[in-house]
This record gives sequence, C-alpha cells and structure tokens, in this order.
Amino acid sequence: MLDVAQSAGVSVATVSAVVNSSAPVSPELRSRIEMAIEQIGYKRNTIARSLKIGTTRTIGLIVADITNPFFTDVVSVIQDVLHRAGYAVMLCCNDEDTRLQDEQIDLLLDRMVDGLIIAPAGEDAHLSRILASTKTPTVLIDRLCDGVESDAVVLDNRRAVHDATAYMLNLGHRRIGYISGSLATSTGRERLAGYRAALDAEAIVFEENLVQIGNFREKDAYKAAMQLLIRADRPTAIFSANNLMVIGVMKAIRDIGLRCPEEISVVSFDDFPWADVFQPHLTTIAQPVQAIGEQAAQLLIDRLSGKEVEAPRRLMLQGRLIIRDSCRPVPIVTTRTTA
Amino acid sequence: MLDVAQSAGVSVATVSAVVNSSAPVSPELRSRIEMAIEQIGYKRNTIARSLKIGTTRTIGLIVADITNPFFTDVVSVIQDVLHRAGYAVMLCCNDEDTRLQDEQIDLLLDRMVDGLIIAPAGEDAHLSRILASTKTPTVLIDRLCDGVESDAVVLDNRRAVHDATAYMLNLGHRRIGYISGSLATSTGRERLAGYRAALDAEAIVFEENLVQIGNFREKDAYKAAMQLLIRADRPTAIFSANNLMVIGVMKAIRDIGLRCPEEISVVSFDDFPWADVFQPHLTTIAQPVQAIGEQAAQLLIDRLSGKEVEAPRRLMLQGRLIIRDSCRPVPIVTTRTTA
DNA sequence: AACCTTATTCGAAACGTTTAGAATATGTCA
DNA sequence: TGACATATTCTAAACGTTTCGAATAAGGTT
Repeated sequence: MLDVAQSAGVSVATVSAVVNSSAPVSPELRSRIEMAIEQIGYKRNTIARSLKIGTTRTIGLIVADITNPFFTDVVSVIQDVLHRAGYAVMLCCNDEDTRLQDEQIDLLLDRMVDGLIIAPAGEDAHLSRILASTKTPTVLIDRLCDGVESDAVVLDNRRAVHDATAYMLNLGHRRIGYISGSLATSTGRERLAGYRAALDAEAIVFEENLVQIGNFREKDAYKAAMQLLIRADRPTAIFSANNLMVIGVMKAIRDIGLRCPEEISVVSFDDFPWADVFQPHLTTIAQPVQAIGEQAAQLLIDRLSGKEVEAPRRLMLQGRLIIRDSCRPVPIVTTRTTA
Repeated sequence: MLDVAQSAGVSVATVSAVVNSSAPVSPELRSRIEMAIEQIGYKRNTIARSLKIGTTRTIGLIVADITNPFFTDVVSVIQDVLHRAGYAVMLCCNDEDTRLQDEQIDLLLDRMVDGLIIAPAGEDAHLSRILASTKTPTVLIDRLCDGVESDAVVLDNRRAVHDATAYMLNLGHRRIGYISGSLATSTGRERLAGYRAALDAEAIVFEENLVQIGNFREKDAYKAAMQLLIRADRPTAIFSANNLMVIGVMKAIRDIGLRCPEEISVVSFDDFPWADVFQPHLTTIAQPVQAIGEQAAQLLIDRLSGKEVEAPRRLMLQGRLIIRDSCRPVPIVTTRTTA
C-alpha cells in the first residue's frame, strides 16, 4: 500500500480511503490511485487489516465427522449462506474425538474467528468452559451441550424416534433392537429416550440388552448389531440411530445370512439420496438439513450484526419418517426362536 | 502481552521469549511470567503474530463438491495429516462453479494462506493466471489444469476406465452408454478417453450418441441416462463417470422400469462404503483415497518446509476395478430391441 | 583493578493496515 | 479582504506481535 501511495504520489491514508471507499476522494486522485493499484498488482493484506479492525470476517465450523453425509449436507448450506453474507469459513472435523475438538476450538479462537458453529463431538469440560468464557458468538447444531447457554438448532430427536418406534410396534414388532449413538452426546441420549417412550406408551417392557452402543460409527455398529443377531432370541427389527451405523447393521445382517426386510426389519435415522433406488429401500427419518443449515447460519449472522443480545435462542425442528420398504409386519412363524 | 509483561514486571520482549521459547530466560523470570500468563488468561494473538512473521500456518483447501463422498474422504485425510504437521485448514467448496472458485482462491490468498490444495472445478483463465503468478505453493488433486505447472496427484483415469470398459466388452456388451463428467475437467476428458481407447482396442466403432454429459451431478446424470434409455436401441450397459452420477443413472433405470443387472449392466467410477450391502452390489472403480490425500498433503508440506524447489512433481496413482454384481453377460434375447 | 566473556534482559523498530484529527485548499459571503 | 464553512488530503498513532542490537549484570582472567 505504501508502494501504491508513493507511485500515485499520495499518502497511504488516501489509498486506504479509495480501497475501502470509506472517505470521499477526488475523482482525479481516485483514478490515479486505481491505476497505480492495477499496475503494481496490489492486494490488500487482510491480516494487517484484521489486526487493526479486530475482526476477521471468518467463522469457524466444527463438525464431528465430515464423512457423514448428514454433516456434509448441512456444512454445505452453512457455507453457502455464510459466504453470501461475506464470511469465509474454516472447517474442522475431529472424527468424534473430543480431545481433538478442544484443540480445534483453541486453534480457531486463536485465529480470532468472529463466530463459531459447532456440532459437538461430546460434552467435555473444556468445551463447556471455553464456550462459557469466550465472547465469541457460538451456535450449536445437531447436538446440545449440557451447561452451555448458547444459540442452537437441533432436531426434535425424541419425537422423531418415538414415531419411528411406534411405526415398528404397529407392525407387530415387540423385540426391537436399538443401535445407539454415543450417550455422551445429547442426540445419543434423546434418541434413546424416544425409543423408550414409545415402548412405554405401549406398555412394553424395556430390555436393557436390546440396546447396543454403536458410537455413530459403521464399525462399532457392525459389532453392536452382531451382538444382537447372534442371540437365539434375536430381535425382529433393528433401529439404527444414524446413517453411518445402518451400513454396519446391514453388513451384519448380510453376514449372518438374514434377509431384510423378509426376515428382519430395519429403520434408520438420517436419509440417503440413494435410499429409494438400492435394495432394500430403507425406511428412514429424514432431517431437514437445508433448514438446519440455514437457521444456524442465520442465528450466527444475527449475533454478528449486533442485534440485541437477547437470551440464547433454541430452535427445534421436526424430522420426518419416510416409509419405504425395509420393514415388514412381524412374521407369524417367529415361534422358531421362541420355542 | 503488554499486560502480562507489566504484571510480571518485565519487558514484552521477555514475555515473547518465554511464549515462543525463542531465547533463554532465567528460571525465575520464566516462572513469574508463566504465572502472570495463567492468571491473566493470556492468549497470544495469532493475527498480530502472522502479520509480523509473514506466515499463517493455515492452508487453503478447495474442492468442487463437499457433498461427494470421494472428496470428503480425501479432505478428511488431508486435514488429518496437515493438522498433525501443525497447520490449520480452511476448506471451501464451490459446487462445481468456477466463478465461485475464483472468488475462493482470491479469498484464501487474501487471507495469506501458506499453501493451497485444489481440486479444480474447471479450468478457467483466472485459475491458470492466479496459479501461474502466485508465490503460494499449490498442489492440484484429482484434476489437472491445462497450462498450470504445479505439484499434483491424480489418478490414472484413462487406464482405470479402460479396464472397466474392457471388462464390460468382455461380458459381450457392444453398446455401452457412457455418462460423462464435465469435459471442462481433465478427469472428464481422461475418463472418456479411456472408454474410447477400450473400444478402439476391440475395433468397436465409437458412437457419439452413446455418450451423454452428466456434469458429475446426480440430476444431470438422471436426464443423461434417460436420453440413453428411452431409445429403441438402448445400450445394454452403462458406465457412470463418478459416484454421484450413478445414483441418477440408477434412478433413471428404475423409472424406466428396467432391472439391474438382469436387463442392464452398470459400472461406476468411485466406490461406496455400502456398495456390497445394498442391491444391486455395484461394480465400481475404487480410488485410493487415503493415498491421494496423504501424498497431496505431503507434497505441500515438503514445499512449505523449504525443500529445494525442484520441478513440479506429478503423482499418478492407480484405480482398482472391484467386480461385484451389477454386470451380467449380455442377454441373448436383445433381438427384441434390434428387430 | 581493569578487561574480556558470557548470559540475560530490554528498548525500539518493524509488519501493513485503519482512523481520528490536524492541515490544507477551495469557495462563499458579508 | 477577511472570516468562515466545506471538501479533500495528510500526519501520526494505534493494533499485538517478533526480533535485532544495545545495555546490563555476573563471573573469569590477567
């Protein structure tokens, strides 16, 4: 900028004024400066600018798993609306590792992001402490975090799996296996609560050993499903608490030699774009990814643009059960296992 | 930092020395300073630091589509190794939009990233110009870019689809539909070249109208596949040049009322984690995503750590044809359509 | 005791911007 | 013509670090 100023024979202040159009400058100087900029190929140094004005126009986005289509979908729309609002985004993913997550938060705060959107891998002390103490506006998505009072947009997980479970019960299933996500997450707990509530509503006793932890991951879910399937009194249906895990569940079903839906029914949280083209057509709970992303971004933008700092806002959206073809009424001849 | 210095009764230079352990400082002062840091809750300002030392330890990562599992897989490993090397990454995606891509490059360069990894959406003038002029080390992945001389790691696309096509020819298919990616990308062109080469090798004449452009997207691929399928002399097999597009192809097949693989065979570029559990089990070309990510990151790290700036390095990795169950020998009774 | 080393610590100048307020020029009006 | 308002431009002080070279202190050597 100094070079430009000298080349155009003006002061740096004037150059700054035209670059930011922050102050009136005469047409003559303006054009001289613009020419100099063009000729020198000047690009303003955003670092120096940030240092001075104390804002980076960058927001940090942390998600647990970028390999999960649900997250990539919402990340995609978040990026889109944030970009439109003039923000860059730094995306970090931590493979559900809370230690890594803590590092990433520090790193982003370090780099002075203006805001943070987080889908927490889990609720550890560090996260709560940081979020409580930082002045950086933060919005939580997908998962809540105990003791953290901040804006958030989440799904009505309890209701969604309640509906799905009720659907299976309605089909006559009584032994429904449940592959759970990590109970260190609010989604893990809420979804399980929905399952129990649905059971309760039908006065069916909850069996501890029908729920296995799959940690939201395919590999773990495979093992978890295996536990359920090798038993003599195996369930007639399985619910998977997210998209990655249902892959593991289906692999276990295949390896055991069962056919879905003829011999075992399956419902999964999260929809797939290909769910109605590959067999079996999975019955799923679809999340409103577009809305989640848009609202999260909007919440943050509102804070950033200095609207009055009201109390934290919590948005709760509804999921939608999409019935396809991975569930069948419970077969009459289950007596084989009961006998 | 000034606060810390005053609180500990030393100069800022000394504080800086202990924060960076860049100079020897007596145990006594060190502990006094550390206490002050702890007590004040001091965090060093990375922006100011970057301004001074001219390095951000951040690298920019641009991919065309974060919704594509192939990209997310390699992004995931790139982030992993870069993080381990002490770099943060800013991830941008542009939905295959070159205009947006240009903006993103400017934005990242603006923010003074130390390096760039790009999977180019397409080859426009701006990209080439920027990459040619910038001093920022850059590595291209997945796709090359005409006239850009930089490090790159790509797949041997031509060979991979040559093999896949040969496999289909071997099964007796003579009319093989080809759903192409955008020919503005090197992958789009190379893959098509592989198809033609395989045809040539068997002395089968290339039919222009068997190839339809799907732009690497599901929606476009659906339309493209429809074009192929509504014809009287429809192909007996279809090759899809990437993962997203094969979803569209399968939807078209379903909507036309055809069964795969009984009535039409399908092979796709890019593997899916669920490919061998949902029906039909897709025959695919798997890319070595782990290796691609690792090598790309390593290439960049090498440059960044000031190894001699040799000529640009081009790494070319091999794909692997995974034969499952979406291809069958061409049925004898195709005469129905030929008659 | 004077001098030289060596080890610590400090002062101050960068890095490239932004921005208040001072300075200058221009035009208006009594 | 002098005073004043207005419009434009400039000077210089930040922003929070890093880092070079100078200053100081302490210990060794002759």
